[in-house]
Amino acid sequence: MGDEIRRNMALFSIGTVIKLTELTARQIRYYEAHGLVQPARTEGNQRLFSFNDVDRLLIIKSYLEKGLNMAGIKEMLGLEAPVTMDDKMVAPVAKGIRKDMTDRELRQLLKQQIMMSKPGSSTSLISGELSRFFIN
DNA sequence: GTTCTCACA
DNA sequence: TGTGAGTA
Repeated sequence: MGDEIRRNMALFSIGTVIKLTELTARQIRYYEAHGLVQPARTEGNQRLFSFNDVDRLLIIKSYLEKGLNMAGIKEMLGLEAPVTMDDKMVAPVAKGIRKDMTDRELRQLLKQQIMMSKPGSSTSLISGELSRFFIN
């Protein structure tokens, strides 16, 4: 339960998410416009991404690298997409990959960011922000 | 300096 | 998707 709070709590700026996911701000905003992620907003209307959003973005990225298009990604995330015959065979596999790989990939990726970040650099902030998720 | 929206190449 | 304009 507490874990769910953390995943929905941590709020990252789009800049942080860019470094974490290696996606461009354009892409991130584009995916948001398509409902792939629903980041919160600050009073200044700036996006605040939760751990779930970053996770979702990484999933999207992995699908993108597998050659899926927006429509395919939307289906994978269960946003739209009436499940077709072909999807019935692919979807379960994709979901299996998501649970096994993504969690590991995300943790590994974030861990890398923390390990590679140097004090004083712009990434040191990320270390401080993310470190707490590994000190549990 | 960073992010936001919108528009155009 | 990228990039520039004009803001907040």
